[in-house]
Amino acid sequence: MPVGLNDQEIHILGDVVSHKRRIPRGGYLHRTGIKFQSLFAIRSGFFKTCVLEEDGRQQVTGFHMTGELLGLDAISSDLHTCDAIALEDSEVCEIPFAKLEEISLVIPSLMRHFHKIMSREIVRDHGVMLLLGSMKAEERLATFLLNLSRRFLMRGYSESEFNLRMTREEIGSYLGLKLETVSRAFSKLQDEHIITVDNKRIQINDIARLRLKMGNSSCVT
Amino acid sequence: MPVGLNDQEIHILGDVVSHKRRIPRGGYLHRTGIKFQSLFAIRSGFFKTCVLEEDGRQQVTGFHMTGELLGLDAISSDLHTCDAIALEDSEVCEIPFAKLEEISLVIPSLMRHFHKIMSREIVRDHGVMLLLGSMKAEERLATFLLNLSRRFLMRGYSESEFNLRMTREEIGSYLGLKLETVSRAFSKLQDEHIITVDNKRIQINDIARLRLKMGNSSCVT
DNA sequence: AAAATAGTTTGATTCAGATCAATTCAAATC
DNA sequence: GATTTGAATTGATCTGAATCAAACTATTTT
Repeated sequence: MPVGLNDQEIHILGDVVSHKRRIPRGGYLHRTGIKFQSLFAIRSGFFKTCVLEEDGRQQVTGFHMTGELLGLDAISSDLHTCDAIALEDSEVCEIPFAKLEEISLVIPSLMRHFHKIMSREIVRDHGVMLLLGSMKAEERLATFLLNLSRRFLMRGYSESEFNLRMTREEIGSYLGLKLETVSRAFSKLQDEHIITVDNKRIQINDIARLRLKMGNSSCVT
Repeated sequence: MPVGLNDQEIHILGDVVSHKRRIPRGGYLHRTGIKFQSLFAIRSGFFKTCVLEEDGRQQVTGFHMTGELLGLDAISSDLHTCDAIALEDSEVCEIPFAKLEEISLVIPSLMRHFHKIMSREIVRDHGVMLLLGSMKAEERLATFLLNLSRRFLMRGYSESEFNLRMTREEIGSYLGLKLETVSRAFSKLQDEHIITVDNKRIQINDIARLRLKMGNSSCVT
């Protein structure tokens, strides 16, 4: 699910076209409507991306961590179509897109890799569509936690204990739920001893049962 | 919103790498899990793409018409991650992906165009996420109809009168609603004289008011 | 340390959409 | 033309999540 570059690949890119940039917690990496110049590879930190309608409706479209690539949506129109906001102090590596395309022509494997990354983003979005379109609140939260868990694991962190960088409201926006519903779903999972919640700190006690939660809407507990 | 190639571009591709294929109504263009070889440009007809979970849950991830490109999701893993099913007799042009990547290296503008198409797909998906995450039934249907309308218009058909190729259930799956809810939303829009519904035949009588429906959840009719 | 602010939890109530059920309608098939 | 089958509409009821509201906790700011 996550759109990732491995360390080595970040370096390959980094050697050729790099420009480090620090974004403090709460800062914007890019805003909707500004001109697109570069993709951004996250070197450290945590971001959310969100789109907002004219009428003020907001939707978090993703949470992004180390190794992931931001800005893919902006290629189509040369304008950023969403905001990217740091949820903790972060560092990104700027990749001028025109240069990336140039280099792709001489390093076909880079091009191929880039295509895979874009495609993976599409697959990820389809997964979110499935979640938003057909899952219940508790299933959504379980899916969300397991996804985070896996991504932390892949980065060498604990898969069973981590702390959330985002608020209940942001989780709710991403999952198509209100913050109260998110909070209740957390409490319910805790009551069933599947997870332990201490504010932002999450401990997964029974990952197998959490997985069951994800899959079976018909499973009456 | 639609991921499109213009006629000329289809021809450029068609001249170099083409293989026409006919898919009858109800036929599969590709299935989840089969090996990815080619992208498919729709020359005529109408498709739906859908993902399904192990537990049988299904979600329509898109409806696709002439000029659009199918198979982008499969690049990431070399396997198709969704089914593509023809909703009417259709014709596609097969584009072996390996060849497309090769050619991209010598026609940079083709590569650039391809990147824009992939990016547009991501933007489209974000739009659907916004819809699924924050809109009410009626708003979803209005958004859906306006999107279809625009795409028909772009292809030289009437923007105000067209017939749906998909069932209420398929619309519902795409919009995250049950078929009964879709039907009721149609009826409501008809009662308000915004559209006229005769089974699959849709006539938009007041496109401006339909647009209003899309935007304002707070608008009390 | 106190005050202010932002975020979280929990309860009570409401409501949009799901579910269940019964017709109606349309299109294949015989 | 009659029959079967799949799709659509409409009504009645139920329910999961939204909304409203209050209390509580953590984090900044002063």
